Amino acid sequence: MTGLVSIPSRAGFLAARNSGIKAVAAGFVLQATPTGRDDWRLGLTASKKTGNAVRRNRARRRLRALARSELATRARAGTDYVIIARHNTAERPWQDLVSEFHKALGHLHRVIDKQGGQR
RNA sequence: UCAGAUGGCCGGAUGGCUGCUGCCCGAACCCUUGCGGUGCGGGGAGAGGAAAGUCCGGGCUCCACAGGAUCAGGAUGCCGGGUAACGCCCGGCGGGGGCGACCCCAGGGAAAGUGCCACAGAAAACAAACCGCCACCCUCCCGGCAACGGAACGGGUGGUAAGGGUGAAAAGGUGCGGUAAGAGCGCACCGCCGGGCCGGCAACGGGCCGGGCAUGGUAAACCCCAUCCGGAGCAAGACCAUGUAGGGACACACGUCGCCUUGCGCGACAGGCGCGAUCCUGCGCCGAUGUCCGGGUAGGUUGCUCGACGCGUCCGGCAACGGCCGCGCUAGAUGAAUAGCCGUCACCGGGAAACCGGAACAGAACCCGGCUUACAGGCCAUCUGACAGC
Repeated sequence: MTGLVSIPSRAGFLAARNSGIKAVAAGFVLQATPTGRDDWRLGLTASKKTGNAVRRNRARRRLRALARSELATRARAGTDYVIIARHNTAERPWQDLVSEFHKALGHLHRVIDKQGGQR
Protein backbone atom coordinates (compact mmCIF):
# COMPACT_ATOMS: atom_id res chain seq x y z
CA MET A 1 0.00 0.00 0.00
CA THR A 2 2.11 2.85 -1.21
CA GLY A 3 0.92 6.36 -0.55
CA LEU A 4 -0.34 5.27 2.84
CA VAL A 5 1.93 3.51 5.31
CA SER A 6 0.03 1.10 7.47
CA ILE A 7 0.81 0.12 11.04
CA PRO A 8 2.24 -3.37 10.63
CA SER A 9 1.59 -5.09 13.95
CA ARG A 10 -0.82 -5.40 16.77
CA ALA A 11 1.64 -3.69 19.10
CA GLY A 12 1.25 -0.41 17.22
CA PHE A 13 -2.51 -0.57 17.57
CA LEU A 14 -2.31 -1.29 21.27
CA ALA A 15 0.09 1.64 21.77
CA ALA A 16 -2.32 3.98 20.01
CA ARG A 17 -5.18 2.72 22.12
CA ASN A 18 -3.40 2.91 25.47
CA SER A 19 -1.19 6.01 25.22
CA GLY A 20 -2.86 7.96 22.41
CA ILE A 21 -5.56 10.55 22.57
CA LYS A 22 -8.88 10.11 20.85
CA ALA A 23 -11.73 12.08 19.36
CA VAL A 24 -15.18 10.54 18.98
CA ALA A 25 -17.33 11.51 16.00
CA ALA A 26 -20.76 10.25 14.96
CA GLY A 27 -19.35 8.08 12.14
CA PHE A 28 -15.97 6.97 13.55
CA VAL A 29 -13.40 7.30 16.35
CA LEU A 30 -10.01 8.89 15.55
CA GLN A 31 -6.92 8.16 17.68
CA ALA A 32 -3.43 9.62 17.41
CA THR A 33 -0.16 8.88 19.19
CA PRO A 34 3.40 10.23 18.70
CA THR A 35 6.06 7.71 17.68
CA GLY A 36 9.24 9.65 16.94
CA ARG A 37 9.44 8.14 13.46
CA ASP A 38 10.20 10.13 10.31
CA ASP A 39 6.88 9.34 8.58
CA TRP A 40 3.27 9.04 9.69
CA ARG A 41 1.27 5.84 9.65
CA LEU A 42 -2.38 4.80 9.44
CA GLY A 43 -4.33 1.94 11.01
CA LEU A 44 -7.93 0.95 10.44
CA THR A 45 -10.09 -1.11 12.77
CA ALA A 46 -13.59 -2.48 12.32
CA SER A 47 -14.79 -4.77 15.08
CA LYS A 48 -17.62 -7.27 14.94
CA LYS A 49 -19.90 -4.62 16.39
CA THR A 50 -19.70 -2.86 13.02
CA GLY A 51 -21.59 -5.71 11.33
CA ASN A 52 -20.85 -8.72 9.17
CA ALA A 53 -17.79 -9.04 6.94
CA VAL A 54 -19.37 -7.10 4.08
CA ARG A 55 -20.26 -4.13 6.28
CA ARG A 56 -16.84 -4.20 7.98
CA ASN A 57 -15.02 -4.18 4.65
CA ARG A 58 -17.17 -1.36 3.28
CA ALA A 59 -16.61 0.69 6.43
CA ARG A 60 -12.85 0.15 6.22
CA ARG A 61 -12.77 1.12 2.54
CA ARG A 62 -14.69 4.35 3.17
CA LEU A 63 -12.37 5.25 6.04
CA ARG A 64 -9.35 4.56 3.86
CA ALA A 65 -10.76 6.79 1.13
CA LEU A 66 -11.36 9.45 3.75
CA ALA A 67 -7.75 9.24 4.96
CA ARG A 68 -6.43 9.36 1.41
CA SER A 69 -8.31 12.53 0.50
CA GLU A 70 -8.38 14.41 3.80
CA LEU A 71 -5.60 13.11 6.07
CA ALA A 72 -2.74 12.79 3.55
CA THR A 73 -2.32 16.55 3.16
CA ARG A 74 -2.75 17.36 6.86
CA ALA A 75 -1.00 14.51 8.69
CA ARG A 76 2.06 15.23 10.84
CA ALA A 77 5.25 13.18 10.63
CA GLY A 78 6.02 11.05 13.65
CA THR A 79 2.39 10.28 14.39
CA ASP A 80 0.35 7.07 14.20
CA TYR A 81 -3.32 7.58 13.36
CA VAL A 82 -5.90 4.86 14.06
CA ILE A 83 -9.46 5.19 12.78
CA ILE A 84 -12.07 2.94 14.35
CA ALA A 85 -15.27 2.20 12.47
CA ARG A 86 -18.60 2.53 14.25
CA HIS A 87 -21.90 0.79 13.60
CA ASN A 88 -23.10 3.42 11.08
CA THR A 89 -19.83 4.04 9.22
CA ALA A 90 -20.92 2.03 6.18
CA GLU A 91 -23.93 4.21 5.34
CA ARG A 92 -23.31 7.63 6.95
CA PRO A 93 -23.48 10.43 4.30
CA TRP A 94 -20.08 11.13 2.83
CA GLN A 95 -20.13 14.90 3.39
CA ASP A 96 -20.91 14.36 7.11
CA LEU A 97 -17.88 12.09 7.43
CA VAL A 98 -15.63 14.66 5.78
CA SER A 99 -16.71 17.56 8.02
CA GLU A 100 -16.55 15.43 11.17
CA PHE A 101 -13.07 14.32 10.21
CA HIS A 102 -11.84 17.91 9.93
CA LYS A 103 -13.21 18.74 13.38
CA ALA A 104 -11.73 15.61 14.98
CA LEU A 105 -8.30 16.01 13.40
CA GLY A 106 -8.10 19.70 14.37
CA HIS A 107 -9.01 18.82 17.96
CA LEU A 108 -6.31 16.15 18.20
CA HIS A 109 -3.61 18.36 16.78
CA ARG A 110 -4.47 21.16 19.26
CA VAL A 111 -4.27 18.71 22.20
CA ILE A 112 -0.90 17.37 20.98
CA ASP A 113 0.47 20.93 20.71
CA LYS A 114 -0.71 21.72 24.23
CA GLN A 115 0.93 18.57 25.69
CA GLY A 116 4.15 19.34 23.84
CA GLY A 117 4.18 22.89 25.23
CA GLN A 118 3.76 21.67 28.81
CA ARG A 119 6.74 19.32 28.64
C1' U B 1 -55.57 -19.76 -19.56
C1' C B 2 -55.04 -21.51 -14.53
C1' A B 3 -52.81 -24.84 -10.98
C1' G B 4 -48.57 -27.80 -10.35
C1' A B 5 -43.81 -31.08 -11.06
C1' U B 6 -38.69 -31.49 -12.53
C1' G B 7 -34.06 -29.74 -14.47
C1' G B 8 -30.92 -25.67 -15.75
C1' C B 9 -29.34 -20.42 -15.83
C1' C B 10 -28.79 -15.14 -14.19
C1' G B 11 -27.64 -12.55 -9.50
C1' G B 12 -28.11 -5.19 -12.74
C1' A B 13 -25.75 -2.50 -17.23
C1' U B 14 -22.88 1.71 -18.65
C1' G B 15 -20.01 6.46 -18.02
C1' G B 16 -16.98 10.60 -15.53
C1' C B 17 -13.35 12.32 -11.71
C1' U B 18 -10.00 10.57 -7.85
C1' G B 19 -7.33 6.07 -6.05
C1' C B 20 -5.37 0.68 -4.75
C1' U B 21 -3.01 -4.52 -5.68
C1' G B 22 -0.07 -7.49 -8.51
C1' C B 23 1.50 -8.48 -14.05
C1' C B 24 3.59 -6.92 -18.94
C1' C B 25 6.00 -3.11 -22.07
C1' G B 26 8.90 1.51 -22.66
C1' A B 27 12.52 5.25 -21.70
C1' A B 28 15.44 7.50 -17.43
C1' C B 29 18.45 7.37 -13.05
C1' C B 30 21.22 4.57 -9.07
C1' C B 31 24.52 0.82 -7.64
C1' U B 32 26.69 -4.09 -4.62
C1' U B 33 25.75 -5.27 -12.97
C1' G B 34 21.29 -8.59 -11.32
C1' C B 35 15.66 -12.81 -13.36
C1' G B 36 18.46 -5.83 -9.09
C1' G B 37 16.42 -1.07 -6.91
C1' U B 38 13.82 3.87 -7.35
C1' G B 39 10.22 7.02 -9.10
C1' C B 40 7.64 8.17 -14.21
C1' G B 41 4.54 6.98 -18.68
C1' G B 42 1.45 3.33 -21.28
C1' G B 43 -1.40 -1.37 -21.62
C1' G B 44 -4.67 -5.01 -20.15
C1' A B 45 -6.57 -7.89 -15.35
C1' G B 46 -8.82 -7.72 -10.45
C1' A B 47 -14.67 -11.62 -5.28
C1' G B 48 -19.21 -15.72 -5.10
C1' G B 49 -23.26 -18.93 -6.42
C1' A B 50 -22.98 -19.80 -2.31
C1' A B 51 -16.44 -16.76 -1.58
C1' A B 52 -20.42 -18.92 4.17
C1' G B 53 -20.91 -23.38 7.77
C1' U B 54 -15.98 -26.04 8.14
C1' C B 55 -19.66 -31.39 7.63
C1' C B 56 -17.26 -35.36 4.21
C1' G B 57 -13.51 -36.74 0.18
C1' G B 58 -8.71 -35.77 -2.24
C1' G B 59 -4.05 -33.09 -3.95
C1' C B 60 0.21 -30.77 -1.49
C1' U B 61 3.61 -30.34 3.03
C1' C B 62 5.76 -32.03 7.55
C1' C B 63 5.75 -35.76 11.48
C1' A B 64 11.97 -40.26 8.22
C1' C B 65 9.11 -44.58 7.13
C1' A B 66 7.55 -49.48 4.83
C1' G B 67 5.30 -54.57 5.09
C1' G B 68 2.57 -58.38 7.94
C1' A B 69 -0.50 -60.56 12.15
C1' U B 70 -3.90 -59.81 16.26
C1' C B 71 -6.68 -56.36 19.10
C1' A B 72 -8.90 -51.62 19.99
C1' G B 73 -11.38 -47.22 17.92
C1' G B 74 -14.10 -44.59 14.04
C1' A B 75 -16.99 -44.26 9.54
C1' U B 76 -20.14 -46.38 5.86
C1' G B 77 -24.38 -50.00 4.95
C1' C B 78 -30.37 -52.62 -1.04
C1' C B 79 -27.88 -53.58 -6.22
C1' G B 80 -24.99 -51.99 -10.47
C1' G B 81 -22.16 -48.09 -12.50
C1' G B 82 -19.28 -43.10 -12.48
C1' U B 83 -14.98 -40.87 -10.09
C1' A B 84 -8.46 -39.30 -7.95
C1' A B 85 -11.77 -40.22 -3.89
C1' C B 86 -16.26 -39.75 -1.05
C1' G B 87 -20.89 -40.20 3.51
C1' C B 88 -21.20 -37.36 -3.51
C1' C B 89 -23.55 -38.24 -8.44
C1' C B 90 -26.27 -41.42 -12.15
C1' G B 91 -29.34 -45.68 -13.40
C1' G B 92 -32.16 -49.62 -11.32
C1' C B 93 -34.75 -52.63 -7.15
C1' G B 94 -37.97 -52.76 -2.73
C1' G B 95 -41.37 -49.98 0.60
C1' G B 96 -44.57 -45.53 1.36
C1' G B 97 -47.37 -41.00 -0.61
C1' G B 98 -49.93 -38.39 -4.78
C1' C B 99 -55.65 -38.35 -9.90
C1' G B 100 -50.88 -37.40 -12.29
C1' A B 101 -45.98 -35.28 -13.79
C1' C B 102 -43.27 -36.86 -9.70
C1' C B 103 -41.72 -36.98 -4.46
C1' C B 104 -39.92 -39.37 0.26
C1' C B 105 -36.92 -43.63 2.85
C1' A B 106 -30.56 -44.51 8.53
C1' G B 107 -33.27 -49.52 3.07
C1' G B 108 -27.43 -55.39 5.77
C1' G B 109 -28.43 -59.18 9.93
C1' A B 110 -33.73 -59.89 15.12
C1' A B 111 -34.36 -69.01 14.12
C1' A B 112 -25.64 -66.27 17.49
C1' G B 113 -26.42 -64.08 22.18
C1' U B 114 -27.74 -60.12 25.92
C1' G B 115 -31.00 -56.04 27.06
C1' C B 116 -35.47 -53.01 26.66
C1' C B 117 -40.92 -52.66 25.34
C1' A B 118 -43.24 -46.56 29.39
C1' C B 119 -48.76 -45.54 30.24
C1' A B 120 -52.92 -48.51 29.64
C1' G B 121 -54.16 -53.54 29.90
C1' A B 122 -55.91 -60.00 32.49
C1' A B 123 -51.54 -60.67 29.73
C1' A B 124 -45.72 -57.39 26.30
C1' A B 125 -43.31 -63.30 24.76
C1' C B 126 -40.76 -71.27 27.01
C1' A B 127 -47.45 -67.08 26.90
C1' A B 128 -51.51 -66.12 29.71
C1' A B 129 -57.26 -65.70 30.61
C1' C B 130 -60.38 -59.84 33.18
C1' C B 131 -65.45 -59.42 31.14
C1' G B 132 -67.26 -63.30 28.04
C1' C B 133 -68.86 -68.10 25.39
C1' C B 134 -69.64 -73.52 26.31
C1' A B 135 -69.97 -78.29 29.06
C1' C B 136 -70.39 -80.78 33.73
C1' C B 137 -71.24 -80.71 39.20
C1' C B 138 -73.46 -78.34 43.65
C1' U B 139 -76.89 -74.99 45.69
C1' C B 140 -81.14 -71.03 46.13
C1' C B 141 -85.68 -72.05 43.95
C1' C B 142 -89.85 -75.04 41.46
C1' G B 143 -92.75 -79.85 41.06
C1' G B 144 -93.65 -84.41 43.88
C1' C B 145 -96.04 -87.91 50.03
C1' A B 146 -91.34 -89.91 48.76
C1' A B 147 -87.51 -91.98 45.70
C1' C B 148 -86.49 -88.44 42.39
C1' G B 149 -86.91 -84.80 38.32
C1' G B 150 -86.12 -79.72 36.52
C1' A B 151 -82.80 -75.72 37.46
C1' A B 152 -80.50 -70.53 37.89
C1' C B 153 -79.11 -64.06 36.72
C1' G B 154 -75.45 -67.86 42.63
C1' G B 155 -70.92 -71.09 43.57
C1' G B 156 -67.25 -74.70 41.82
C1' U B 157 -64.36 -77.72 38.12
C1' G B 158 -62.88 -77.87 33.22
C1' G B 159 -62.80 -76.45 27.81
C1' U B 160 -62.08 -72.17 24.57
C1' A B 161 -59.71 -67.64 22.42
C1' A B 162 -64.98 -66.17 18.43
C1' G B 163 -66.54 -61.32 20.59
C1' G B 164 -65.58 -56.94 24.24
C1' G B 165 -61.99 -53.80 26.35
C1' U B 166 -56.31 -51.64 26.54
C1' G B 167 -52.34 -50.44 23.50
C1' A B 168 -47.71 -48.30 18.68
C1' A B 169 -47.94 -53.62 18.82
C1' A B 170 -52.19 -59.01 21.55
C1' A B 171 -49.04 -64.77 18.35
C1' G B 172 -51.33 -64.82 10.36
C1' G B 173 -55.99 -62.13 7.46
C1' U B 174 -60.97 -62.73 4.94
C1' G B 175 -64.88 -66.16 3.80
C1' C B 176 -67.18 -70.97 4.09
C1' G B 177 -67.41 -75.46 6.68
C1' G B 178 -67.01 -77.50 11.42
C1' U B 179 -68.03 -77.65 16.86
C1' A B 180 -70.91 -78.09 23.24
C1' A B 181 -68.46 -73.43 22.45
C1' G B 182 -64.33 -72.72 19.69
C1' A B 183 -59.63 -73.07 17.36
C1' G B 184 -55.41 -73.86 10.54
C1' C B 185 -59.40 -78.24 13.32
C1' G B 186 -60.59 -78.71 7.60
C1' C B 187 -60.98 -76.10 2.75
C1' A B 188 -60.47 -71.71 -0.89
C1' C B 189 -57.87 -67.10 -1.79
C1' C B 190 -54.10 -63.72 0.12
C1' G B 191 -49.73 -63.62 3.27
C1' C B 192 -45.54 -66.53 5.38
C1' C B 193 -41.65 -70.49 5.45
C1' G B 194 -38.73 -74.29 2.67
C1' G B 195 -37.16 -76.35 -2.10
C1' G B 196 -36.37 -76.10 -7.11
C1' C B 197 -37.28 -73.73 -12.19
C1' C B 198 -37.36 -69.33 -15.44
C1' G B 199 -35.78 -63.95 -16.35
C1' G B 200 -31.95 -60.45 -14.67
C1' C B 201 -24.48 -58.96 -14.04
C1' A B 202 -27.11 -58.07 -9.35
C1' A B 203 -30.66 -56.06 -5.78
C1' C B 204 -34.99 -58.49 -7.11
C1' G B 205 -39.23 -60.28 -9.94
C1' G B 206 -42.52 -64.36 -11.90
C1' G B 207 -44.65 -69.22 -12.05
C1' C B 208 -44.36 -74.46 -9.84
C1' C B 209 -44.10 -78.02 -5.78
C1' G B 210 -44.26 -78.88 -0.56
C1' G B 211 -45.58 -77.26 4.64
C1' G B 212 -51.11 -75.50 8.43
C1' C B 213 -47.80 -71.64 10.21
C1' A B 214 -43.05 -72.02 13.12
C1' U B 215 -40.08 -66.53 13.30
C1' G B 216 -43.84 -59.83 17.82
C1' G B 217 -41.10 -54.98 17.77
C1' U B 218 -36.48 -52.40 18.72
C1' A B 219 -29.82 -52.86 15.74
C1' A B 220 -30.82 -43.96 15.71
C1' A B 221 -29.62 -50.38 22.54
C1' C B 222 -25.22 -53.53 23.02
C1' C B 223 -23.91 -56.62 19.23
C1' C B 224 -22.79 -59.72 14.49
C1' C B 225 -21.25 -59.39 9.28
C1' A B 226 -18.94 -56.81 5.02
C1' U B 227 -15.96 -52.67 3.20
C1' C B 228 -12.73 -48.49 4.18
C1' C B 229 -9.52 -45.63 7.52
C1' G B 230 -1.92 -43.27 10.59
C1' G B 231 -1.64 -37.95 12.68
C1' A B 232 -1.38 -32.77 12.04
C1' G B 233 -2.27 -28.82 8.93
C1' C B 234 -0.21 -23.26 4.26
C1' A B 235 0.12 -20.02 11.29
C1' A B 236 1.80 -26.99 6.72
C1' G B 237 6.77 -26.45 5.15
C1' A B 238 11.49 -24.16 2.93
C1' C B 239 15.20 -20.11 2.57
C1' C B 240 17.48 -15.34 4.06
C1' A B 241 18.31 -11.52 7.76
C1' U B 242 18.45 -10.60 13.12
C1' G B 243 19.66 -13.31 17.47
C1' U B 244 22.31 -17.69 19.36
C1' A B 245 23.85 -17.22 26.60
C1' G B 246 23.29 -18.19 30.84
C1' G B 247 18.58 -20.43 33.56
C1' G B 248 14.53 -24.17 34.85
C1' A B 249 11.86 -28.91 34.02
C1' C B 250 11.42 -33.79 31.88
C1' A B 251 13.20 -38.37 29.28
C1' C B 252 16.43 -42.55 28.74
C1' A B 253 21.02 -45.61 27.65
C1' C B 254 25.89 -44.57 29.64
C1' G B 255 27.39 -52.32 28.68
C1' U B 256 30.36 -56.17 26.06
C1' C B 257 33.71 -57.34 22.14
C1' G B 258 36.96 -56.45 17.96
C1' C B 259 40.55 -53.34 14.85
C1' C B 260 45.02 -50.03 14.78
C1' U B 261 46.01 -45.05 12.54
C1' U B 262 45.68 -45.10 20.44
C1' G B 263 41.69 -41.00 18.91
C1' C B 264 36.19 -36.89 22.60
C1' G B 265 38.63 -42.90 16.54
C1' C B 266 35.97 -46.71 13.66
C1' G B 267 32.94 -51.10 13.54
C1' A B 268 29.79 -55.22 15.47
C1' C B 269 26.30 -57.08 19.15
C1' A B 270 23.15 -56.02 23.13
C1' G B 271 20.17 -51.33 24.88
C1' G B 272 16.81 -46.92 24.32
C1' C B 273 13.47 -44.01 21.15
C1' G B 274 10.22 -43.99 16.65
C1' C B 275 2.98 -46.28 13.77
C1' G B 276 -3.66 -45.98 18.66
C1' A B 277 -1.78 -50.96 21.53
C1' U B 278 1.11 -55.61 21.35
C1' C B 279 4.28 -58.80 18.44
C1' C B 280 7.40 -59.93 14.05
C1' U B 281 10.55 -58.29 9.74
C1' G B 282 13.18 -54.29 7.71
C1' C B 283 14.86 -49.25 8.41
C1' G B 284 16.31 -44.59 10.73
C1' C B 285 18.09 -41.87 14.97
C1' C B 286 20.68 -41.83 19.90
C1' G B 287 24.92 -42.70 22.97
C1' A B 288 25.66 -36.35 26.71
C1' U B 289 22.13 -35.70 23.92
C1' G B 290 16.92 -34.79 22.78
C1' U B 291 12.26 -32.32 23.88
C1' C B 292 9.61 -28.53 26.36
C1' C B 293 9.12 -23.92 29.32
C1' G B 294 10.82 -19.07 30.03
C1' G B 295 13.75 -15.05 27.79
C1' G B 296 15.04 -12.67 23.09
C1' U B 297 13.73 -11.75 17.89
C1' A B 298 8.89 -11.84 15.41
C1' G B 299 11.08 -8.38 9.27
C1' G B 300 11.66 -10.17 4.04
C1' U B 301 11.41 -14.07 0.13
C1' U B 302 9.09 -18.60 -1.16
C1' G B 303 5.05 -22.14 -0.89
C1' C B 304 1.07 -18.99 -4.42
C1' U B 305 -1.64 -20.25 -8.44
C1' C B 306 -1.64 -23.94 -15.42
C1' G B 307 -5.36 -26.83 -12.71
C1' A B 308 -8.67 -34.12 -11.47
C1' C B 309 -8.82 -25.84 -15.21
C1' G B 310 -12.54 -23.30 -18.53
C1' C B 311 -15.16 -23.02 -23.43
C1' G B 312 -16.54 -25.43 -28.13
C1' U B 313 -17.16 -29.35 -32.21
C1' C B 314 -17.37 -34.54 -32.74
C1' C B 315 -17.52 -39.76 -30.77
C1' G B 316 -19.15 -43.67 -26.86
C1' G B 317 -22.93 -44.13 -22.96
C1' C B 318 -30.31 -44.20 -20.96
C1' A B 319 -27.37 -41.15 -17.58
C1' A B 320 -23.58 -39.68 -14.05
C1' C B 321 -19.33 -39.47 -16.98
C1' G B 322 -15.33 -40.75 -20.34
C1' G B 323 -12.36 -39.88 -24.97
C1' C B 324 -10.12 -37.20 -29.50
C1' C B 325 -9.12 -32.42 -31.41
C1' G B 326 -9.10 -27.04 -31.31
C1' C B 327 -9.05 -22.44 -28.64
C1' G B 328 -8.26 -19.69 -24.03
C1' C B 329 -5.17 -18.15 -19.39
C1' U B 330 -9.52 -16.25 -15.85
C1' A B 331 -7.63 -12.50 -8.34
C1' G B 332 -3.23 -13.77 -5.69
C1' A B 333 -3.85 -9.79 -1.00
C1' U B 334 -0.96 -10.62 3.96
C1' G B 335 -3.59 -4.92 9.82
C1' A B 336 -5.00 -8.04 4.38
C1' A B 337 -5.84 -4.71 -2.85
C1' U B 338 -10.42 -5.54 -5.96
C1' A B 339 -12.47 0.92 -4.07
C1' G B 340 -14.61 6.33 -2.86
C1' C B 341 -17.87 10.04 -4.77
C1' C B 342 -21.30 11.66 -8.65
C1' G B 343 -24.45 10.61 -13.04
C1' U B 344 -27.49 7.94 -17.06
C1' C B 345 -30.49 3.69 -18.37
C1' A B 346 -33.18 -0.66 -17.08
C1' C B 347 -36.01 -3.46 -12.57
C1' C B 348 -39.61 -3.20 -8.23
C1' G B 349 -43.12 -0.14 -4.95
C1' G B 350 -45.98 4.56 -4.32
C1' G B 351 -48.01 8.77 -7.15
C1' A B 352 -52.32 11.88 -12.07
C1' A B 353 -47.45 13.79 -12.90
C1' A B 354 -42.86 16.10 -11.70
C1' C B 355 -40.73 12.94 -8.48
C1' C B 356 -39.66 10.01 -3.97
C1' G B 357 -38.09 5.47 -2.04
C1' G B 358 -36.18 0.25 -2.64
C1' A B 359 -32.69 -3.42 -4.70
C1' A B 360 -31.63 -10.05 -1.45
C1' C B 361 -28.01 -13.62 0.83
C1' A B 362 -23.43 -12.10 1.34
C1' G B 363 -16.41 -10.56 0.75
C1' A B 364 -11.26 -15.02 -1.96
C1' A B 365 -6.87 -16.14 2.16
C1' C B 366 -2.94 -23.12 -0.45
C1' C B 367 -5.96 -25.51 -4.32
C1' C B 368 -9.79 -28.84 -6.12
C1' G B 369 -14.63 -32.49 -5.91
C1' G B 370 -19.14 -32.59 -3.01
C1' C B 371 -22.81 -31.81 0.91
C1' U B 372 -25.53 -28.43 3.98
C1' U B 373 -27.39 -23.72 5.14
C1' A B 374 -28.84 -18.32 3.48
C1' C B 375 -31.09 -15.68 -0.70
C1' A B 376 -34.77 -9.70 -3.39
C1' G B 377 -36.12 -10.52 -8.09
C1' G B 378 -36.07 -12.74 -12.91
C1' C B 379 -35.38 -16.07 -17.34
C1' C B 380 -35.44 -20.80 -20.19
C1' A B 381 -36.67 -25.95 -21.31
C1' U B 382 -39.47 -30.45 -20.58
C1' C B 383 -43.62 -32.72 -18.40
C1' U B 384 -48.59 -33.40 -15.55
C1' G B 385 -53.78 -32.17 -14.23
C1' A B 386 -58.19 -29.09 -15.10
C1' C B 387 -61.00 -25.85 -18.30
C1' A B 388 -61.81 -23.70 -23.25
C1' G B 389 -61.16 -24.08 -28.69
C1' C B 390 -60.23 -27.17 -33.21
